[in-house]
Amino acid sequence: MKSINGGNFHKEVFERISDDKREKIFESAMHEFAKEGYVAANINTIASKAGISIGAMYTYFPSKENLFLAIAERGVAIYQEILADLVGRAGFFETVERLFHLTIEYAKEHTDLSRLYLELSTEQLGNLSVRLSEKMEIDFREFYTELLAAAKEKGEIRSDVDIGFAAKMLDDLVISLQFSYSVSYYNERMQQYVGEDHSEAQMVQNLVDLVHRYLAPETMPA
Amino acid sequence: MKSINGGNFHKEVFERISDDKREKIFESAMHEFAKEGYVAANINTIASKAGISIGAMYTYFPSKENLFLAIAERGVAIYQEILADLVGRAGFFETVERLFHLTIEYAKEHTDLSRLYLELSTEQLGNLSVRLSEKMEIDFREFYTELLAAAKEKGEIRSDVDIGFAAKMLDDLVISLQFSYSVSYYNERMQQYVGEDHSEAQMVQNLVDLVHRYLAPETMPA
Amino acid sequence: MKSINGGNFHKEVFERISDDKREKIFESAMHEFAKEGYVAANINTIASKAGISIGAMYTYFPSKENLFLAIAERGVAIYQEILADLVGRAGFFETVERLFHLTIEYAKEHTDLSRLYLELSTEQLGNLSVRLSEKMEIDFREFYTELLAAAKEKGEIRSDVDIGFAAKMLDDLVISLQFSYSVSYYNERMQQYVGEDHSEAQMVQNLVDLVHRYLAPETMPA
Amino acid sequence: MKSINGGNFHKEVFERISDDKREKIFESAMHEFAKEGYVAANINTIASKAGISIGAMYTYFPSKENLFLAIAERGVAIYQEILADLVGRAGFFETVERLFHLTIEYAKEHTDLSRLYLELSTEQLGNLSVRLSEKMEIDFREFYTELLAAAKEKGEIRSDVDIGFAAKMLDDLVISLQFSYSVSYYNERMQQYVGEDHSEAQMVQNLVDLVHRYLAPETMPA
DNA sequence: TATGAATGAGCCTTCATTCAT
DNA sequence: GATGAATGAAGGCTCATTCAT
Repeated sequence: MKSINGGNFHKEVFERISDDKREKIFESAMHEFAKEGYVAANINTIASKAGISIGAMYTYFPSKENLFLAIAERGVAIYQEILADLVGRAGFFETVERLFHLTIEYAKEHTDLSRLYLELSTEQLGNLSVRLSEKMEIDFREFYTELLAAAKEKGEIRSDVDIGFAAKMLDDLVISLQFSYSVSYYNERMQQYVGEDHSEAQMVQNLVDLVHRYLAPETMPA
Repeated sequence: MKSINGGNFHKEVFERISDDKREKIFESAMHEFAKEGYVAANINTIASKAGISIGAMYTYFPSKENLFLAIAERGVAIYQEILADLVGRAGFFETVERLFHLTIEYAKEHTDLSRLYLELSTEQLGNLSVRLSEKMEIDFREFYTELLAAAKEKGEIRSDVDIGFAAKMLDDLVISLQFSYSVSYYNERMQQYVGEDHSEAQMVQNLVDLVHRYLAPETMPA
Repeated sequence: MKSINGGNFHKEVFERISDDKREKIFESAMHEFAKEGYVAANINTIASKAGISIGAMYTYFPSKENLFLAIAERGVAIYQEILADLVGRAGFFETVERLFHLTIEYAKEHTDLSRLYLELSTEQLGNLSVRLSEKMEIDFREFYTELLAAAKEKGEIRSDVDIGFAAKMLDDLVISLQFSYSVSYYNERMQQYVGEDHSEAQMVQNLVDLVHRYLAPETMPA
Repeated sequence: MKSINGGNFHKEVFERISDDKREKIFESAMHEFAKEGYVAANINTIASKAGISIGAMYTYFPSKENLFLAIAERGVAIYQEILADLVGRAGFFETVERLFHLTIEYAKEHTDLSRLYLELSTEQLGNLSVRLSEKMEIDFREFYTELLAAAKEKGEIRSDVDIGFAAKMLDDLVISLQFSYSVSYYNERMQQYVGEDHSEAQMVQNLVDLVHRYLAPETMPA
C-alpha cells in the first residue's frame, strides 16, 4: 500500500475504502485521463464508471488536479517496480535488454498509464508534473546513472563514456519505445518506419545493438 | 505564401488579409495552443490577443479545430523548409550534425510550434493529426530514409544497417532533442541528466558521436 | 403523473422533483416557447423564470429540443384528457357542441399550449413534430372518425357522408376555433369578421348550426 | 409594379434595380423565410443566394424585419390578384368553387409564400403582422363579405345567414385548404384524413358541397 | 451604389465543485 | 460517510448590421 501514499494527493478516507473500490477508481480515472486528456476528462464520468458518486469522489480527492496526480504517481510507482526488478541482476547489456523487454510489456499492459505519461509531459500540465517529477523522476535518473557507472566500473562499457548523456539516451530510448507501443500516434509512426511485421524481438535486438555499438569498449578484450 | 495553403484549413478570406495580421493571428494561436493545449485553448483569447474580433476569427477559420490544424500544418511546413536546406548538401555525418543544430535552433526559435507537436501526438488529438498527415506532402520519414539510403550507397555508413530502424532512431533523436529545447518538462529533464552547463555544442557532439558509433562503417577493413 | 411520461423527453430526475417546481418549469417554458417561438426562445430565460439554474434545467432535459417536445407533448395530453371526457357521453350534435365549448375553454385556459401547437405546425419544426407524433398514442383523427362513424351508425347524421372529409372538417373547425381564442393574430381576425360583441355562445351556436346543416339526415323522410 | 410599393418596407433604391434582380431577391428571401422561419432565416444566406452582397441587401431594405414584411406583403398581393379575378364573375357557388380551385393552385405554385403566411400568424410575429394586416386583411374580409352579401341579395343563399360568421368560415376553409396543399404538417394531416388518393377535384367538390349545404336557401324555389 | 470584411452581443451547453439530506 | 441534485462561470460559434473602400 505504499504506492497509495507518496505525494499524498488523496484524502485520508481514500485509504480506508476497500481495495476493490480503490482499484476501480484508479482504473476508471486512468482510462478517462489517458483517453481524453487532463482538461477534457470528466470527473463525473470517472466517478460513475467507477461505480461511485461524485460526492464520494470529492471525499477521496480534493480536486480534479489531485486525482490526476494520484493517478500519475501510481503509474510511475508501477514502472518503478519494474526497475527494481532490474537492479544488480545481470550484466549491463543483459539488463538493458531486459529493460527494453519490460518496457514493451509495460506499455502494452498499462497502455492508459503510458499515455498518461505523455499527457503529463505536455506544457499545460507542467505545473502539475513539477509536483510529481520532483519526487519521482529522480529514481529513473539514478537507476540509469548507477547502471552505467557500475558497468563502467566493471569495464562492461567504454571508459570514456559521458554518463550523463548516455543515461539520457537510455531514457530517451525507453520513453520512445514505451510510446511506440502504447500511444496510437507513435505506434503508427513506428510501423511506418520499420514495417508492420517488425517483431518486438527485432525491435529489442535493434535497440540493444544500438546501445552496444555505442557503449561497448573500443577494443574488445581480445 | 505557399505555407498558407496546403490542407486548406482556413477560409479564402484569410489569404487576402495583410501579412502582418495573418502573422499576428498565427502567433497568437500558436502561443495559446502551445501553452494551454488544444482543449483548454480559448478562441476568444486568441482572437483578442491577435487584435481581431471573434467574428473575424470565424471568417478566417471555420472552427477551432481547423485553426489548430492550420497552425500545426504551418509548424510542419517551417520545419520542412529547414530539412529542405539539408538535402544533398554534404556528407552524411555532416548533414546529421547540421540537422541536430538546426533542430535546436528551430526548437528555440519556434518553441510554441514545437510544443504543439507534442500536443498533437497526444491520444485525444489523434483524429486531428490524421487529418493533418493525410494532407502533408513530403514526410520526414522519406527524408531520413533517403538520407540513410544515399549514405549507404556512398559507403558512408555500414552496409548492413537496418535503414528502417536507423531512420526511426534518427527521428527519435531529433524529436527528443526538439522537445528538450522547447518543452519545459523535457528541458528540465535534460538538464538534470547532463547538467545545466552542458552546452548545445556538446549535446550535438554527443549525438553525432552516438550516430557515428552506430552507423560508421567497420573501420578495420584490414 | 401519467402526463409526465410518454415520449420520455426528460431525464429521470425530472420525475423526482416537487410537483410545484415541475409545474413552474412547464409554465415558464410553455410561456417562453409560445411567446418567442422555438428558435428565439431562450433556455436561460426559461430557467431563471422558473426559479432554477440553467444547470438544473439541463439535469432535467437533455436539450432545448427535448424540453420543447416535453412541453408540446404535455399540451396534447391535456387536450386529450378533454376529448376523453366527450367519448360516448351523448348524442352526436350535443357532443360536437360540448367539443366546441371545451375547445374554447382550453384555448383560453391554456393559451400558451395552444399557441405552441401553431408553432409546431410550422415548416421548420416539422422534424420535431414528427418526433412527437410518433410517440402519441391515441390520435385526434381517431376520435373524430369514430365519433362520426358511431353517429352514422345510429342514424344521427346523413348516411352518405364522407367520413374522412367530415372528420377533417371537424378538426379544421376545432383548430380554427382554438387559434381564434388563443393566438392574437387569429383572435383579431375573428373579431373583425364577427364583431367584438359576438359571444362565445353565439360562436358555438353558429358552428353547431354549420355542422348540423352539413351532417344532419335529410329531414324530409316523407 | 404596384405590389412593390404598399407598406413601403424597402428603400427607394430597390425600385430602381432590374426586375430580374428584384425577383431573385424576392425568390431567395421567400424560400429562406418559408423554410427556416423568420428568426432562423439568415439574411446573409438570402443575399448570397440572390446573387447580391449583404451590403446591397441593406441598401434595399433597412432591416431583416422589413425584408420579411416586404416579402409577406408581396405574397398577399399575389393572392389578391386571384381574388380580383373572382369578383362578380359568376354565381355564388361557382365563384366559391373557383376560389377553392385557385387556392389549391396558389398553394402549390407559391408554396413558400403560403408557408410564410403560417409563419406570419405565429405569435412572435404578431408585432410584424399587425403592420401588414392593417393594410391587407381587410381586402379578404371585404371580398368574402361582399360576395356573401351579393349572394344573399340575389337569393342565391339563405336569407337568414350570419354573414360575419359565414365569411369567417369561408376564410377558414380557404386557409385550411391552402395549408393542406403547401405546409408539410397540414398536408400529411390531410392525407391521413382523406387518404392519399383523394384528388383535388374531390376535395373541392366536398368543400363546395359543405358550403352549399350550409348556405343554400332552405326551400328550393320550386 | 456596391462590396464583403468586421463586429460583438447573445445563445446553447458542459462540468468542476458544493452542500443539503 | 455517501449521495447526487444544484450551481453558474465559461466557451465555441452565429448572424444582423455597419462601414471603409
